[in-house]
Amino acid sequence: MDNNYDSYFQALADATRRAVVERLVQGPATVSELHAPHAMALPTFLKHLKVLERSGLVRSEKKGRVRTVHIEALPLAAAERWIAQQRNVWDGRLDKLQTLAEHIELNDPNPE
Amino acid sequence: MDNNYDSYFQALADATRRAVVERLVQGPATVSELHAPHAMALPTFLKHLKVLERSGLVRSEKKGRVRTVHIEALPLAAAERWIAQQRNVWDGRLDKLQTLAEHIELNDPNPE
DNA sequence: AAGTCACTAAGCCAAATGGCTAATTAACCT
DNA sequence: AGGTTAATTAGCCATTTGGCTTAGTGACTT
Repeated sequence: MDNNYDSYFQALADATRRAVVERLVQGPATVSELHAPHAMALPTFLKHLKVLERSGLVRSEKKGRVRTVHIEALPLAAAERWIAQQRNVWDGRLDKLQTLAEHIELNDPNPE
Repeated sequence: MDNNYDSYFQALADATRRAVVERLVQGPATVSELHAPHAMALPTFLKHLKVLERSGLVRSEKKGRVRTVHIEALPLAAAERWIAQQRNVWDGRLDKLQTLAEHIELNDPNPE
């Protein structure tokens, strides 16, 4: 199943890294471009990129002295699916409670 | 906007805590019940519960000596929506590329 | 060949995380 | 009242995290 949910959610648990993802879904960008909007030292920012890349949410290739980063869609989808799955179960449970409530109403419209 | 994405994703970035969420979407449970499947000391486990509760993904009330925990659906939905939003932008971008490619084909079916 | 540019490496630091044990509190049972 | 049960508090510890600076490395520009 290749489930590294730990690293996916870990990677998303930081505003800087989410901002990078938000930028990258619009298309690839270089390290400098990604760094520009963030008021932190480049090495610090690079650590964030490494976290993203180790998680698999992002990939990069270096050409000359420039490294270009792009998003990886599948892991993002996997993370989303995990949550969707939970909400699904939750909603299913609500439906059952609803059905149960209706049955009670039908069989005994005025309890006590 | 009350956006604590940091704490939502942070809370989900641990297998123990995700297991708790998976359990709780099926309905509320007590601390002991939640702890049972996990081979770790209770105080350690309680820390995980506190992380979940501080994040807002989970709530609990104590009655007598028993604390009952239940899931909170909205934060979970918010986290899901953030990811969905990113994938949405990403997909939109793919569509544009697709459209672009079709245009090129129409105007110049056989380049080179 | 020298200079600039885009990263990368190494190492320091404080705070947070995830584990433990031992001791306490508070409620319920007999 | 005494014992058991459910949870909590406090404190220790190793590792990870997220920030910094300083010092490279290697590629392009002039």
